[in-house]
Amino acid sequence: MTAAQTAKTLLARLREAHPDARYELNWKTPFELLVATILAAQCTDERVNRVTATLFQKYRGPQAFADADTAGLEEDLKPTGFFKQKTKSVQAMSRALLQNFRGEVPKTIEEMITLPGVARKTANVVLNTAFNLPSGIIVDTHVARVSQRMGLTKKEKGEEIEKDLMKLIPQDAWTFFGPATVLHGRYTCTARKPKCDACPVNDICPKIGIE
DNA sequence: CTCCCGATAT
DNA sequence: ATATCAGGAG
Repeated sequence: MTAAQTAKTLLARLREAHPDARYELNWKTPFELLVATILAAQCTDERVNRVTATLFQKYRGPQAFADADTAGLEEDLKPTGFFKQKTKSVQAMSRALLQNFRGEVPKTIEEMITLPGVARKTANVVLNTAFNLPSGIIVDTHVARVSQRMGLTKKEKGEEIEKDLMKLIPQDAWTFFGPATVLHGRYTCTARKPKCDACPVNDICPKIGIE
């Protein structure tokens, strides 16, 4: 079975298993999603949602984050881990947004990745989810792992994996494929002890790297 | 390549 | 005890 065939079948099975896959981060505006996605690095959505529930009451919009007391914001972000780094990213991103984009989240990936703390993964989450734009394919740790195990890529770097996936998945499916594959990786094709018995693509998976 | 950070699963 | 978790910067 070729990688193209595997990808096509994976996409079809994901549509059955996760028909309305979407990100589990809570947000009301594209800016809120951008902040939440920065906070989601190495942290579960559940914990991010717990923090943002009060965070977005306290700081409304990029100006509030730009003006925020740094030590106070660090305290607010502490439960998400990497809190000093994330505080720096969120404040620098907010200031860049105000200076270069009139405080509005830009709608192209080229503009998005000029923002501090924002690389392709974060940019694709916001563009795919908030604006429904197929700017690329979200490649996080889950998408990377699933793609490697299924033989869709031999690459290690997220950007390289994304290139391979963009050739294998039709563009009109990009915004679905990312979130659906994240769910598949999170709950079925887990990093440790993958649940192959309960996997919807068990029959076509080459299981690369799984003992 | 290392560093940033803490909670949870194994 | 340690690998891993909705990563990105220096």
